[in-house]
Amino acid sequence: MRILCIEDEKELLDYVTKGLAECGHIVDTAQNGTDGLFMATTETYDVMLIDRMLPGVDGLTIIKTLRGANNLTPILIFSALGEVDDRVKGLRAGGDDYLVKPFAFSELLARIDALDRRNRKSTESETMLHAQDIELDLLTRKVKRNGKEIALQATEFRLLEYLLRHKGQVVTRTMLLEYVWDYHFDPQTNVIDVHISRLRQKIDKDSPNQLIKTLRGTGYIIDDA
Amino acid sequence: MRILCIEDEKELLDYVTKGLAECGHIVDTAQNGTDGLFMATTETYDVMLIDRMLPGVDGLTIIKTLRGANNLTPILIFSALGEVDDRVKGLRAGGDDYLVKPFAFSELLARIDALDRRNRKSTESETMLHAQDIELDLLTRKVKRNGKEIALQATEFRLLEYLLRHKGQVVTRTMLLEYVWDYHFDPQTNVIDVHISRLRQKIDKDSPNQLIKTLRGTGYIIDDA
DNA sequence: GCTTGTCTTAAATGAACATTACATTTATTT
DNA sequence: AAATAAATGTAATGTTCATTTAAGACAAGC
Repeated sequence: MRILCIEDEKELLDYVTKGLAECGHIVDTAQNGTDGLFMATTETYDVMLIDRMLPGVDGLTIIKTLRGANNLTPILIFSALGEVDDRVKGLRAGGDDYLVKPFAFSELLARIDALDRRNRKSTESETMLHAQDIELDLLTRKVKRNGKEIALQATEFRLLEYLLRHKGQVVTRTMLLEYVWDYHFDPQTNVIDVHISRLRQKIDKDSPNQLIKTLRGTGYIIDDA
Repeated sequence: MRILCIEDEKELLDYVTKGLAECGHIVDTAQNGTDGLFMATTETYDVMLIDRMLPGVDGLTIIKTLRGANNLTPILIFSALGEVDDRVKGLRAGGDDYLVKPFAFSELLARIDALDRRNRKSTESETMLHAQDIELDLLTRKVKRNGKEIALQATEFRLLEYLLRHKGQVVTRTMLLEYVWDYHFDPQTNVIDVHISRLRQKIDKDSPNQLIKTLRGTGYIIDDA
């Protein structure tokens, strides 16, 4: 996860940076509001940690500026003041959460994770489908397995989309005919088999575990993960 | 069961938390609306207990926000005001039940159980069949005994499904031929026996009590539980 | 102990699925 | 508008594996 931390107290900044780095995150830092705002606008981060009181540009101003520029990166505010009024101001300005100094590192970590989780949910919501190591983007209509992009035909895409939307559930041949082909009768051909085969060749070819499983006599399934 | 309790009166909060924990539930707590809402949106719970009046964000606002975000976790509202009008407001906002303070702990427990039961039913509705320690999911077509998954063939699955749908009743050979095989005559073979045998081997093998009982000369039965 | 009904095992059958090549439809280019 | 290319559907062929059959072992009831 890419994290930006804007904090003027050198000691606290080092403590947080070191801890987050140990957890495998990439941390950029700034010790004043001016530098911080510059970095926040020029780079992209998964989460930003911003102190309320800062030399140069104030924390709240940074947040307002970013939100004004339509930057929706989750922001966690560090606040020395535990007063309710102050928290509210921070949240009003566009912060997503606050943490009162001093705080336990474990709590910081938990809140960062929570923010990121919430963010992923809301930004990816409905546009991304995934299972195991495959992901399908409904907006760009791109499919990736293990980070590697795979080109699919329209029908193959619809087929995979339907299977992913029902991951963990058995998808019968009738369901596929109804929703992928819009056939409301049995075409008496092997359309499904052919397209499943083609999809598999593109998707499962160079992969150790096969994604689409056959349940003989029942249908197909993509196991949830 | 995972429960979130949002209540500002420390004494009451501790009382409830302790009691629920003793009943084996995992309880998260928040003493103000802001923290509560944050926890409610970032974590998943089986039931939430929310006070009507709260510092920070009001109880009703929390409920409306959650429902607006399509969070359907059952919510029980604590209300200091016993007036009908107030109860109605709470339920209108999306609460599932209310409890007037002060209340007996046993009543709280009963209502929590009821909410959870109602919720499970509506989410699991009609897709699950069970008897004793076995469960069969019609959607995922997965069968578990004692929590352990068992892979079944299509016919075995249909056979078990039919037996479960008629648990506590005797299922005759003719019934099985009609509804599992769609044979409307006697095939003069031992198809049923073979499949019952195979099903038993998969299901009853490593289990102390056998699920499918033979009623000699009559048929089979799965005892209700 | 014999009869009858049920259980188990193994081999044969056949339906369901996979794959490839080919035909038809649809879209794109000149 | 014709020619070409691409995508989808159809058909033929090959393969796999679940279901069935059948035969022998077993157990229950008379």
